Amino acid sequence: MSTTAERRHGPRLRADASRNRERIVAAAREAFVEHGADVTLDEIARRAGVGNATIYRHFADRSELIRQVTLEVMNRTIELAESALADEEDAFEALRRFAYGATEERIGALCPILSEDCEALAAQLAEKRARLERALQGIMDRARDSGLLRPDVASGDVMIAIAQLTRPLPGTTRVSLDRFVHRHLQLFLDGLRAPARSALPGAAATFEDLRNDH
Amino acid sequence: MSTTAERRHGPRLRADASRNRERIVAAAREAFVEHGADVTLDEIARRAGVGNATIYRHFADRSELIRQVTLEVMNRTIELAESALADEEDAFEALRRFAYGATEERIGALCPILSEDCEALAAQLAEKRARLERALQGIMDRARDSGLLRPDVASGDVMIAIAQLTRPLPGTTRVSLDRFVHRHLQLFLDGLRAPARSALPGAAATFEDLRNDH
Amino acid sequence: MSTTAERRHGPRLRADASRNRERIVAAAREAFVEHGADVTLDEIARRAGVGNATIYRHFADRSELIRQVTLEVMNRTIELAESALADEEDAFEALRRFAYGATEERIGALCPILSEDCEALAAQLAEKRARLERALQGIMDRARDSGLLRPDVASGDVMIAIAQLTRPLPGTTRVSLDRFVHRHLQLFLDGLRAPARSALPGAAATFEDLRNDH
Amino acid sequence: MSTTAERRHGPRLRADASRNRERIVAAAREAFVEHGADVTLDEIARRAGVGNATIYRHFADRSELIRQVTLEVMNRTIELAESALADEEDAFEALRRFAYGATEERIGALCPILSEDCEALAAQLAEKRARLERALQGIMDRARDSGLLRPDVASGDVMIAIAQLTRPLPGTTRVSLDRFVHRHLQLFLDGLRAPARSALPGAAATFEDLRNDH
DNA sequence: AATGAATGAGGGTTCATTCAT
DNA sequence: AATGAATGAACCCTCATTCAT
Repeated sequence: MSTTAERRHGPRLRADASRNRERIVAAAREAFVEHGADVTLDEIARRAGVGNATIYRHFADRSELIRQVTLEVMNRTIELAESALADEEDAFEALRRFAYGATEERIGALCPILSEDCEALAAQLAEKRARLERALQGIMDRARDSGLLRPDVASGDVMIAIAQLTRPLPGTTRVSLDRFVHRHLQLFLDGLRAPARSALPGAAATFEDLRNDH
Repeated sequence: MSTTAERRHGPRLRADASRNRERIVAAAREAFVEHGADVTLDEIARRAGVGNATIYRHFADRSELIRQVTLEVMNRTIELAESALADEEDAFEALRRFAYGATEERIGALCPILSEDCEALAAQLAEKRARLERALQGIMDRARDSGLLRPDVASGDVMIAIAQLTRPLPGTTRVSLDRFVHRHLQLFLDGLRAPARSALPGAAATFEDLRNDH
Repeated sequence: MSTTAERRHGPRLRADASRNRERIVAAAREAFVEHGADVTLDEIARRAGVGNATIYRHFADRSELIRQVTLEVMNRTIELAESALADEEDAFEALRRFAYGATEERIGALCPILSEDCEALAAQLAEKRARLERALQGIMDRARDSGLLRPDVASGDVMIAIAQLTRPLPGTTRVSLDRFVHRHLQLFLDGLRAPARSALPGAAATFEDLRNDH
Repeated sequence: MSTTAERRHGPRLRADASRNRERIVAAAREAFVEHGADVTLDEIARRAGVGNATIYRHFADRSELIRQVTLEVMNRTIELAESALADEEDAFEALRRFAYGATEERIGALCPILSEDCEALAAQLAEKRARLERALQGIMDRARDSGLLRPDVASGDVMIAIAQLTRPLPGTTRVSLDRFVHRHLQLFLDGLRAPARSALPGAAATFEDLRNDH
């Protein structure tokens, strides 16, 4: 019967709803990047071309939306890492491609979101995080094995530095660092090259250190 | 004698306004570091142990408070740069000392504040900014002249990277990057060393690029 | 049918926004009259039976609400003047009818609002003001031509005096002048009659003199 | 002994205090006229050249200060009425002089204060009110007896109208009616002349009607 | 399912009043 | 006695969230 009903009215509503959800997530991602982490839901709804209440049909509350945006970015970043690993001959070039690509993904704008203290997020992210870590470690392992990467750095170090160096300035500022981000990533990458030019203080960071429930 | 009494009993009931002002600025600085740039004035007042309206006796409004905190941090950072330049034999070591010291100053938490769109702030900060730039350039010039620093980086590049790499994660997160900041600064510093290991994309950043009125 | 049902049960749960808007304007008008121009929005919201934030859905801010209330009263006053001019045989009687009617419109309570320093208000009011002036001048011209009105007074004189004489006392006072307003208007009207019983000092007031942007 | 003490330190403090009180009242009167009924106590204190807390040494609270300002204005207005009655030959001219003088006293700005719902005020004002009424009635009686004043008006009518016609517009407006006040008072006075040109509606107003405790 | 409208809770700010010197 | 400083209560306004259509 439900099938009949669907046939009568077409599966349009379902498709529309699913499409709405995607549009909201995409709009939220863009809004976070452009307006900072404090964008209002009304602004996100406006960008998505839906009513504000529609957001609540798809997401329980604001942090749930943020969570989903984070997952979305994680997925894209995973794909980025995996394709960099698969495509590039030069392992260090794969690392550079990953870092530069992360800039385009605005991972710096959305990494903050990682820190939302939300246990459910940690749970959902666990798998994504692990997969991303595996991909990035793959890149780094290969580079290290090729003698291109200094051996005293771990995937967490790189992930954190990339995220921080690509973060936009807070507020609705007219100052943008966009022009310089690649420079600073490149300088950091140069510091990662073997042979190491100094002894690093502290212990290498792993993705585990980014979990907020310990 | 009163000093002795004060030492024994503590500064009794002095309730002087100038002390309150200092306490407010200090509380604001800490609050910005811990809770981000959006802390409420109530939270700041609570930390300072004063009523919220007391803040308005000392500062015209929220942005005026932010301005003063920024100036305070600028002053401390200037002193940091100047003493590093004066004290250290090795010019690159001076740079490292400056970078590490900036971590302690929480410059990453307060640099974001630079972006507050406030013309008066820019005006007041102009002199401080120039002085800080001079000091940092002094360090870098010496290091470059000693053949320790790659020649294709400018003071703005270093300032931005230090600020970004030392920023705390947003939100009231339980994740802190404190343990790793020195590592990542060190990696960046290694990337700064001569000889350059790559050609940098884009143009070198100057302090001028950090002004928000253009 | 629905109309019948509505008549029987009253407008059930219509909760339409346009009705809310009207209720807010009406509540604001009454509140201004009773409590003066400084009533809080909370009081207005309470009278309108809505939450305070609802006011902001309909009006950008406080002055926008004031603007709309003023326009509303202007419209009613224009209609008052035009119908007085059209209906009354005796031109001086038309003037009296206008003055007395203005009392009912509480124009004295709301004219003060005219002084809100708001450029947008002046702009929007310009047309209304001109139209009201035309109507009142029409009344006065006819009365003057009939030899009933002294020739040395202008429309601004009459408008100001009516507004002032019908103003309620400020504060939440228990003293009301309502009982006396018509008396004082009548005395003023008697002073307006031809022949003039004295030479008036100063220059005649026009509506132009009531604009706040010069 | 207290006399001795006073002699030792001089009666200066007493004189200063009394002088301060007068300065505060005068400053408050001016501030009310210039800035409206909502002037802050800080502004009044600034004008008086004293600290804000000093106001509280002389007046229990804001309404107590307002009360005293009202009494001050009442006193000046009484003197105005009594001297007009004593000096002028023509009884109607005395009325005109009183009305115009009231403009200079800014009675319109301070009459509002009459309406402060404060029982203590009514008590203190009772005598002043009575005395002012006697003086104004004296003027009006003489004018009526001379056949110059229409017989159907009472002192309250005149008092109210003068107060209303001389009130400044509220808010920090750039529109001032100062230029026109005398005109409108004159028109009202012309309406007061005998013979009456119309029958007045309602009952004549007495000062009793201005009391707020009934 | 989707949405425009409504709202309570909370933030920045002001000011009459009180406190401490 | 006089005052600079401190403050709670209240105002305007915003926004995440809920309601009614």
